[in-house]
Amino acid sequence: MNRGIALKQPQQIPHSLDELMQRAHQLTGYTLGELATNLGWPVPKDLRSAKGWTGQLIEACLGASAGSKPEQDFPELGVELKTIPITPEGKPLETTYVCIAPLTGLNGVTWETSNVRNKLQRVLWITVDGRREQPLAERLVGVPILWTPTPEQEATLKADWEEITEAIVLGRVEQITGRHGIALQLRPKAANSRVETQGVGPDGQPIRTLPRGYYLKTSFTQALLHEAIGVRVE
DNA sequence: GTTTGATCATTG
DNA sequence: CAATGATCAAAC
Repeated sequence: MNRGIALKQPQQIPHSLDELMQRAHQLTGYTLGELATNLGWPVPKDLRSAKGWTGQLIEACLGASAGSKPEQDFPELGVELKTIPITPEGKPLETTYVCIAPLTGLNGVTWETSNVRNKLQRVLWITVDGRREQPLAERLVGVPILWTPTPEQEATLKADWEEITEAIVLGRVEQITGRHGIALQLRPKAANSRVETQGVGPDGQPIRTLPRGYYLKTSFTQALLHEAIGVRVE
């Protein structure tokens, strides 16, 4: 796979959705090794100690504002960027992290004003071959998919979010497991299981508890990818 | 410690 | 063998 010079050096922030999508399409068919080399990045042996590497590489290729804090990757375009590891058949290999879950200060927050909805309003999915048996440098970038939840999908997300949020507000955060929710789930999001943050206990009292994050289940991601257009790595 | 980027790896 | 709970690294 060598189609000459195409994407060199970190990109500037795209000024329009068209420009962003054009760049995204230009990545299709390149290997992660080629993209990394073009940027002068080393390729790690595997992702065990570099779990966010692919996402950061794609960010740099598309000109996302790196390391930014709470909002979307392209605030001016209203677009959140997500790389999604899949098999050549289009099956997601991992759940998708959405954002941290607020455990306090939830009074007055609704689905409409939630971080989850804000992040998922418009997502640019970059499919990447994520098979572990495939050497990292040889993994192919696939087609980009710009997605906005259908009314049905949003209703599912909203229902999951409301169920989880209500449990958090009522002090049942430690009883919520990854099994809750159809599309959205709540799971640990921390350096390790000893990390603690502030939460609310059963009697409304402050407690120390494991930080959690919202994740999209693979079944939901797979459905949305296939609805958008039959996904393939190449 | 928190939030970004996620994948790892044990368990059912 | 998928899914849940655990974990890794960087920026701040």
